[in-house]
Amino acid sequence: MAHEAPPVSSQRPVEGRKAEIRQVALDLAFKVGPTQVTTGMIAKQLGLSQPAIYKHFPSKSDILAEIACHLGERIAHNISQAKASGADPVTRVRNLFLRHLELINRYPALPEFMIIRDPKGDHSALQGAVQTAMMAYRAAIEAEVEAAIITGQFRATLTATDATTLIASVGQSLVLRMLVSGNRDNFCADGARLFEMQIAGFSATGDNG
Amino acid sequence: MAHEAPPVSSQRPVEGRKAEIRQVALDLAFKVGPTQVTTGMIAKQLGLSQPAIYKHFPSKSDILAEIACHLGERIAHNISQAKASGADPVTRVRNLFLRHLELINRYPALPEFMIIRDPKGDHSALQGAVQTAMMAYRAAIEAEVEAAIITGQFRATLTATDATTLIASVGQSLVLRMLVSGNRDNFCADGARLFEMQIAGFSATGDNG
Amino acid sequence: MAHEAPPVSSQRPVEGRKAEIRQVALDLAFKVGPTQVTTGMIAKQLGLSQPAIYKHFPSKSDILAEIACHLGERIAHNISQAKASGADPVTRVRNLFLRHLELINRYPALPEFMIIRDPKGDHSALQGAVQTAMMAYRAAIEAEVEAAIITGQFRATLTATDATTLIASVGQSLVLRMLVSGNRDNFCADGARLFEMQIAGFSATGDNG
Amino acid sequence: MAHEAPPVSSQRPVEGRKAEIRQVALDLAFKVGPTQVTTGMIAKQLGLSQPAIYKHFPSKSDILAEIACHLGERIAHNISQAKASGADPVTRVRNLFLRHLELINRYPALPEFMIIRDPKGDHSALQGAVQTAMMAYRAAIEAEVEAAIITGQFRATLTATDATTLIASVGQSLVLRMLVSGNRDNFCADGARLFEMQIAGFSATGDNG
DNA sequence: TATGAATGAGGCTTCATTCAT
DNA sequence: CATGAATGAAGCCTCATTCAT
Repeated sequence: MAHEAPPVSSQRPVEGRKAEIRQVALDLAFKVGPTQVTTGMIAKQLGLSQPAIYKHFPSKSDILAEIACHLGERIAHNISQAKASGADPVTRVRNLFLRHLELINRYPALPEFMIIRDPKGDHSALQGAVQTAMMAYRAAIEAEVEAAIITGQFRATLTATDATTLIASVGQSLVLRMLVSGNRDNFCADGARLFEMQIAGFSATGDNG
Repeated sequence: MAHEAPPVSSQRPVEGRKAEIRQVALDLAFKVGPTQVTTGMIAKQLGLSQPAIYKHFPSKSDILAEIACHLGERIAHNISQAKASGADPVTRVRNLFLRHLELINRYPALPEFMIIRDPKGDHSALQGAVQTAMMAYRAAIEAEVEAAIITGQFRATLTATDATTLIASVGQSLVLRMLVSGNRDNFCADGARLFEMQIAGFSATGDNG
Repeated sequence: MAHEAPPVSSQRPVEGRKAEIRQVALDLAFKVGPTQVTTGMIAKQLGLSQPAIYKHFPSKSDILAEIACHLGERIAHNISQAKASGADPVTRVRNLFLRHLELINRYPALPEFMIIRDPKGDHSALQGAVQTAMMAYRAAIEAEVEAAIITGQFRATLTATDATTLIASVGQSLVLRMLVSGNRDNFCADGARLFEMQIAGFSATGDNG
Repeated sequence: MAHEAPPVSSQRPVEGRKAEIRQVALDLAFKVGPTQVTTGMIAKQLGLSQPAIYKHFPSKSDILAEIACHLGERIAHNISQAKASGADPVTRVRNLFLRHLELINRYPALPEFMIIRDPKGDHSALQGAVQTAMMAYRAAIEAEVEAAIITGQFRATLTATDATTLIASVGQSLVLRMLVSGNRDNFCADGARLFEMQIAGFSATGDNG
């Protein structure tokens, strides 16, 4: 119909729409909950007809799956960045933590992608992508905690697993607050402060102040 | 089938069915998520036709609302019990924490009732009941933390609000793990251990070991 | 179970309930429309449980059928009363008309019973009772109109059928006003005035004032 | 299947379906009563699945509302046409009346739209559209009656309001007959005859024959 | 790439009706 | 005579998905 061939890019507008759909779906996932997102909501937000979504994704779960995959990649990327981001373990664990908070601040629907139940058993891979990345996140923290114990930054009596849980829990607490209130104010700042408070208890010095 | 004849009952079946429906709905809320529960699922689990539910509850949201109300009362009850449960603030905060874990262990759908989004603006009171109780829970912890600072059990430099957040976050971290894994093993035991670890960092002695 | 035998009357309380149900159903028929009446509405209005209705009527249509029958009898009774109520045809037609208005004023749901459509083909006899009576009402008017023409009270050029239609239409116009407004004020008074105005045009004198 | 290719159409099917739905709903409204019309009945009549209706109307009441609105506009249009349709008041009132009969003959469900009870308080605007138009119809008749009294076509002793009621009642009587019998034969013809008979009684001449 | 039309599955809710007590 | 429990049919509406254009 259109004999004006798009010159160089013909994949870009396509990928652009896909990205838009993912983005809108992600926003809605935070607003109404991931499972409550409908193709109709996405379409309306984009000014499209509802079936238009299916020109870009074969099914609704694929949208969620791609989002989950995308989020998983972001988390993984964060981890590898943080691993190379400092000389000492405590700096690296701090970076791990703070970057992760920033990620959640940017994609606040992320935490809920971890607890989606699988309606048909089909998208077991869906939340899997996020969960796997989150396990890697935890493992990365734990590795740094162990390293910090070895370097003597954290006291030797510390259980690495439990310390990791406590560090991660600081983030989760902020996430829950955000989910309940829908409010992201001070999310990262509070996280930074609480992180320092948390690891202060782990230091080898006994100097808690 | 049951050779134990129901002795005096004439009120039982009535409130009994309602309680059954609530119970089944609560179980399903954990299995598939509170918003995903359908009246059909409840009915099937009870071996009833779906409209039969409406002989006991005027609408689906009323089921969820009653559950939320019930959970809120349990939380509130826990708080008042814990407040009277020990001489010193640290014992009381420990009781607050542990009892709350037990509550979640018993009603694992509880946390998700806090993050239900309001589909129509109608059940604002729905999650409200739980959220209000949870705020009271937090406030109760904070009050004990402040008391512990005054009694000297916790160091004077502690920020009560932040310490409260960290204590509460221990529970949230366990909850998230449970939601992700669907597994409640060691839930309370791990909670107890992590709680001690967490407040160790708050003690006035500096003795973190 | 009850060894206290009800002494004389054991049909009366039964018939009393039946009458109550009919009455309430009739009231509701005016308020919400005959087809919109539900057994639940009737039961609630009477402070009964909904299945209790079925102790008195085998089915819902039977309630409506009895009401229709009852209304039909009232109409018929009115007709026979009016037929014997005066010496001259015009007086009798006036009585027919005014008594009928009073009947509608008392049972304002009556007109709508005439236009109920039969949902299943079963209660064809339902509206039939009222329609038959209404046809008799019309026939009675027409007979008096013919008599009045013969006696000379109405002019000889009058078509009895059409004059009857015009007389009946006065009532229908008031009924429609009442149905639209839900208001019965002045119903009978306006009817009386308009009736006189209507038949003034039929008189043999040509004296329209 | 159809070897008659639809030539230019791309707008037609859209508004076409909406119109079809309205039309079918209107027909059914006459057959079973406006409140008894279901979306399923409409769909079956059109050979569609029931949810298909919702691709064209957001809700069932919107179908009825659009119909009511449409009918209201037709009535209003009739009034303005009739107002300009003749030199003398009696001609104009005759046109008002006859056109209105034709309208009802074409849309026989119209009268029942006036007496729909409001199930939820929501479609108060529903019957309102028709009722408002009907009040305008009455007012238009009354204005012409007053004019006819002034011009001397109607006798000076006539009460305009009551005369209007009597004129309108002629139509209502025919409507009721049609609703009861479901038969539209002679509807307009009988109306014309009875109208003349009715206004004959209003003429200034006293010549009723 | 997008739309308009439509569908099947499924969810909530109402209602007449039955039955055991 | 009345109730509590339950059911089947039916109604409204939403949603993911398909298809022709």
